[in-house]
Amino acid sequence: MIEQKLQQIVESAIDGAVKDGKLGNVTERSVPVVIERPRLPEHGDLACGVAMKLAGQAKTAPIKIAESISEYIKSNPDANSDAISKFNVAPPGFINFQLGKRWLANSLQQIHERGADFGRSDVGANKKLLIEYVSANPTGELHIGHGRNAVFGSCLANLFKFAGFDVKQEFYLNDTGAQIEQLGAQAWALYQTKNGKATEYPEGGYPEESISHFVDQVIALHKDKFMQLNYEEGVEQLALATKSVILEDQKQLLETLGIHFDSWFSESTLHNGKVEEVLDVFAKNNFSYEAEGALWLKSKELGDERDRVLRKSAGNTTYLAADAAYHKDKYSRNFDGFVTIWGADHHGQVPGLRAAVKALGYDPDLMEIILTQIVNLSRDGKSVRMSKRRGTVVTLSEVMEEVGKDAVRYYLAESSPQNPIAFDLELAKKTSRENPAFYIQYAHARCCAILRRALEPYVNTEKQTTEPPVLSEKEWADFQAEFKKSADVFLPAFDSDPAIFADQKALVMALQSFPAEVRDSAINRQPGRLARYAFEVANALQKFYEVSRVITDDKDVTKARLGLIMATKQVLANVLGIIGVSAPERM
RNA sequence: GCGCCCGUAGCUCAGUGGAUAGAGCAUCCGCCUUCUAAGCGGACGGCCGUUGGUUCGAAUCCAACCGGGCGCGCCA
Repeated sequence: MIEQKLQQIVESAIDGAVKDGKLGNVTERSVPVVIERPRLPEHGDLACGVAMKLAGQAKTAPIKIAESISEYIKSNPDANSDAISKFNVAPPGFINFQLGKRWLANSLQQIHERGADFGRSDVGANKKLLIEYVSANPTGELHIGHGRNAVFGSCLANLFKFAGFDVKQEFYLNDTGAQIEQLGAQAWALYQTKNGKATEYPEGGYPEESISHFVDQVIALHKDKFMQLNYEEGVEQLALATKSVILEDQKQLLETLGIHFDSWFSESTLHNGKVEEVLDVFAKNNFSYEAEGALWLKSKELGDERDRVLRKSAGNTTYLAADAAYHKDKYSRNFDGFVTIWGADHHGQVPGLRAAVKALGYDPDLMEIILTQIVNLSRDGKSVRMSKRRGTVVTLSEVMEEVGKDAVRYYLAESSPQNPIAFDLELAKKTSRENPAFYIQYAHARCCAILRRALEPYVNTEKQTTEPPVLSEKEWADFQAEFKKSADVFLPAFDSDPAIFADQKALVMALQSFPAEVRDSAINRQPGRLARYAFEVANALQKFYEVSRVITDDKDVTKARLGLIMATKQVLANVLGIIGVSAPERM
């Protein structure tokens, strides 16, 4: 918000200078004005490098341009010393600004006004988006890689909602086909063995230990009622029963992670004609052909590196054919865009699917596929590959049990999807600054503690007395009514000592940039930015806390700073809400 | 061999064309009579994989190469 205001001031200064012919050959504001935060404090709170960008066109030295622009900024009443306490031109042509208290106070007022909605953006323009993610096979437990996909998708969905998109979340269920038959055959063998009829476990497919406990659940539910079935029926029934137990297990785990899908799309519903339907469309559009006994998609014509099989010579259709049918369904559902999140090991399928969508006559650019890289688990720096319980891969539920939902969400949300994650189990459990997830929550709890201290009766354990609140309910209510009228009441929050003011300013600057962070994160599909942003806010609060007492003898200062603490608490709660990490009142 | 992703401090990572490349951890040194020290401050630490190019300016864009991961099925 502050950046925007400053941007407008610089823009109108440039326009003024251009109009008066002060910028040489420049006849219009041809480059965007970008306000940035300099790294070095001596470069001011905010800076603008637009003069360098105009230099080429103006055929004038950047520093001269910056000076001309400065003259016009000076004459702008909005840029008074209350708002911008100081600004100067620095080589090679930067304009550096020092902020006063005015805009900071305005920002605090705005945060209070918008409350839980502070940071919400309308970049989404209410566009309808379908996000499909996790989409794991119902043939075993979710592992940590699914966890990453799940957390990323969930954060992205929360972020998109906050950024003004109309979002639906869907899980595509591969609940039919070869892998389900495999599951059925293996579960049938285990089922018989567990019911007293020793049966050899079929080779290949899923390791026994990965489905054994699910078969136990099937037995708990159905007892031995499938025992009299023949092989075909047994496999079929056990496949159904086992996959439903597994699906339920996955659903529950996802719920514990704070993930809730609007819809579960079952692949098996596509095999009653929908798949054949897309094959017809391909044929009609002349994008398929028969060869070597199989039916092929002419995907090479459509940008893929090779053609792909739709129906095998054995007669059954491929995964791609079903996926094409699934996407035909998606496109028929009147969305403005589709986001799909896959594990990076599936990236080979992307061109095939895009080609299929194109062959169906849809615009593949409405579909965005985001790939998530692998998660490398470690413990005190040593790599952890095998599950303690299952022996194969580390399951998501094990990690959840060990480190808890909040740490799992934070660490899986924090990095960019295209980077592999190094997830240290010991670090995630630590309750200290080393663990950012904890540190951010601690900052929120600290805000709550300060507010409690000021607004609730205080039990002094040493003197064994109960002291009345520092501020009465009425005083606090009056203050909240006051700041709706004028942001001036926040001005006493700021100290005149420049060193102390610097930390106060830094906190407000961090808070007020939340809407811009939300917008940028949404545009770039990077919810992880917000996780890091949350850390910045927490850090700024801690620094503020060290130098600025909130509860003092001066009521105006106390009220203003309590307002600042409330604003901080609100921003932390809002950003944690997007990441899906809880914001505790006390720790 | 081809395609995608990645290479930044000892470790984990930010940095989507701007000033002297930043955080956290680790190591070392300071700071509690006060709202949560579960904290804060300081020091140490870098040929941004390499080489070219684009331009006023490159960790950032382009090309080639080197190193690592993944994928290249009538599997899903």
